[in-house]
Amino acid sequence: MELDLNKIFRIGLDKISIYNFKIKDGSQLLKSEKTTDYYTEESFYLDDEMISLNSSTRFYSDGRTTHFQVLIFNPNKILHSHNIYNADKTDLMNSIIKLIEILRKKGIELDLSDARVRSVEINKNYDIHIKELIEALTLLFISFDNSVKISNGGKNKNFKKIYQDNTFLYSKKTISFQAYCKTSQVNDQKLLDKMITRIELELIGASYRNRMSKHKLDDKLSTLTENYGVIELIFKDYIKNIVYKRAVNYIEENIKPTLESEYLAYKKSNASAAKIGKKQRKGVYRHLAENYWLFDYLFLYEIVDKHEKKNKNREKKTIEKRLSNHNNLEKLNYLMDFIFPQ
DNA sequence: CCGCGACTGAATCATAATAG
DNA sequence: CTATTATGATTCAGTCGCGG
Repeated sequence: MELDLNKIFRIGLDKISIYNFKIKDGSQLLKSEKTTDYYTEESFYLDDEMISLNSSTRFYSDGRTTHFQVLIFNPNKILHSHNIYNADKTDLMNSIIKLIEILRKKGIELDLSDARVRSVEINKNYDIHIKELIEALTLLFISFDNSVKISNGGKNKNFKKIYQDNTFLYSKKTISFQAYCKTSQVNDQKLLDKMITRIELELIGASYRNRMSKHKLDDKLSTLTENYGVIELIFKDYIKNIVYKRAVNYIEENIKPTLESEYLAYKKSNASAAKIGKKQRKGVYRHLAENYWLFDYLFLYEIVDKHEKKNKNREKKTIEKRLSNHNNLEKLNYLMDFIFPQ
């Protein structure tokens, strides 16, 4: 089967979880009971590959009872049995219709008319190997304190496998932002023959409600289907005003000033060495590239423009020849292109 | 206009540093 | 070790502003 590229590369939904639904007939659900010192919990649930359904009630020893329910599904898995695609509005609505049918066939009647959304995963895929984006992605994640990690996704993998599993992750209770190699996550290697990188934003509970309320919308499932475009707006807004802003700030506050001051320090030490007849050290650009985060060779152009008097053009040529492979601004722009339309 | 100093940047030279 | 490259320093021609 050929994959539909449009469905892969558009912004859309992946996993969604829902609560506040009614189970009109749950007689076919599995049942489990758990007792602790404080409560007895009675759960009705469904064990299904594509749909996770759970409705639980806790009876506390002091007489209180609490209810918890969640329905988690992936529109794309329901429709296409894989989640390489990102769901648009039609996909979401069709998957809900199909989900209700699937449950009905299993003897479970679900009423979603008052359902509310607990969390959504919004994705954007890129037709590029994650290794090409390592520096640009590192920049996007670096200012989220302590939240950058490279996951090897389990033990005993060969190097190639670990490498493919490179994952950038920022995760808090109500929000998770990550980038990873989608291809290595897909089980059927024949299905997806490209190396796809995915950027994913998951909004959970309060974050979802807050983001929706900025657009004067509530968390009802029907609100989402009726205002589906908000998904893309929220995603773009988060990337632009939080992720990208932090990245630019890191460049301006950290990367550029470091390069400039180290450049000047190197030149200064050379000048004083010359005065007392000692050897001068050559290779500023090499020194900078080896000891500091260069990120992009264009930053060196700025320094040369500012500080080099005599040999500006020659120095730029040298930089271009030696270091223009450090072109991460280009890659950052490629990643951000969808929020800054031409 | 002319001539002078200040300034630029390209060409050239000299040497540190690296490649082979 | 030699050849090549990188880069500080010097030289030099062109340009600008300005007083005369």
